[in-house]
Amino acid sequence: MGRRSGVLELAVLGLLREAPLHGYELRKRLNTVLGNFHALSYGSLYPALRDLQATGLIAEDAPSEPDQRPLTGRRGKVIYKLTAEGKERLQDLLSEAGPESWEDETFGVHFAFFGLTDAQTRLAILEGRRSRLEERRHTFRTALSRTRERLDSYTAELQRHGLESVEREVRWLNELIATERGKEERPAAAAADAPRPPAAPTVSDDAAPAVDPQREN
Amino acid sequence: MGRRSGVLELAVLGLLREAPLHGYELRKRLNTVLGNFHALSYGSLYPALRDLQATGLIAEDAPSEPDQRPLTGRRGKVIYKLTAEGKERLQDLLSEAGPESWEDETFGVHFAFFGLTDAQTRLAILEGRRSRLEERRHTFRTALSRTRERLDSYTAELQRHGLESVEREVRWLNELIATERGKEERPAAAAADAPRPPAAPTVSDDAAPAVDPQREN
DNA sequence: GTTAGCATGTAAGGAGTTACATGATTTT
DNA sequence: AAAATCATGTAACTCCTTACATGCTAAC
Repeated sequence: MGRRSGVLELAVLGLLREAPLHGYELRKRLNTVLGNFHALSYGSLYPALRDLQATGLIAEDAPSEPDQRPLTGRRGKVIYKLTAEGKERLQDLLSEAGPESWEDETFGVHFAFFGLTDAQTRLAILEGRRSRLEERRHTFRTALSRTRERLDSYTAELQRHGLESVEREVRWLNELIATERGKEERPAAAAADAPRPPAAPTVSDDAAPAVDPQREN
Repeated sequence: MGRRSGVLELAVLGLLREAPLHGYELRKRLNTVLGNFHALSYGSLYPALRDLQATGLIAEDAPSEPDQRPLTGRRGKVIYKLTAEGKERLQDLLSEAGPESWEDETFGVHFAFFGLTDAQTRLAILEGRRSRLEERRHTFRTALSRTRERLDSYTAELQRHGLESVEREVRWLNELIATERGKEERPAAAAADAPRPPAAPTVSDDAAPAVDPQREN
């Protein structure tokens, strides 16, 4: 008990939604398909799977080829599938729109499953992410405006590059948000609609957020 | 003992090199000046400082205003400075050019202290970072080339954006490396030379790296 | 028949966070 | 004199990694 962390749970449930999988394959997808680098290790994944099974959210799938699991000693593939409870839990996780869905470590996973997420939640997460990045942009700008002070040239260059990265990601989010709003207006169209916008208005940008720029203890 | 982690040690020693500081101020600089978001908490910093002091790498600085530290109960600012051993240790850390200096969590800190780092080490770190990113770019490209297969449009968009981010950072590193090489050729010039290049050749790019694309257990 | 890659797992521990607890100083 | 912010510290806990240990299966 207690080995189940937020984002890993969502990622596993989400991937198993598409198809039953065993741990080894699951890990590979976790490290590529999801915006999740940091290469999750087996030492994290397997205990998490055991825990999800213990809670009844996933279960062992009957292997299609019969003799896949030799009776000797319990070795061989263990293929997991979602249970009904697991599907419910997944829906709950997918409709959460809060800091736990738009911070660095989690945003990518939530985004990757937007295909299973309702339009309202998608928008809320994108906007939450954007305002998080706007905070960060503000921190960078503040730091850079003091450049003539204590910053040596390498530190300044690092800040400059960081600021540009954040600005780029904000523009990306602006485009995505515009596309999502577009979908809302004419909700017809096919189910799987490409999120790439034709030409984004590049919203006015700027204005400092009124948030803690130092992320308190 | 054992509360001292790699990158935090470097960051603290590096900042104290510039000027003696107390923990609270140290933390603020850690979260802005360094490319280090993730907002380090006091719960990490203070034990680390205690540990660094126990090892003799930092020491309490005599406060310039005498009565800063009231005798009652040991409260008030504790200003730390580098010891001679701390300076030595810092030099050792700064001349390390290995994975521990170019991974995501550490590269920013090493880069921020390039002003204290010798030219050879700077180049080695920049090149190490670049080849790390080239691996990642390869992973992204591989994942994207299978787009027509299992990737839904949101997952594909996430990969596309991730790939662009990596490509952008590789270009940045190419420019920096070119600048550093330029400095090597004519090693005259002022001590603090701005790292921004005039116009980078944008090296030919591409070619898949021969490295583990899955970062093994 | 042996190497390489697939596959599952456990134990120990590292690196950090949150929540708590306290007190000093500055501002309103 | 209350509130905000500066400042230091501890205990419990979380999440994850490393290193280890085992065995199966395909390819050479």
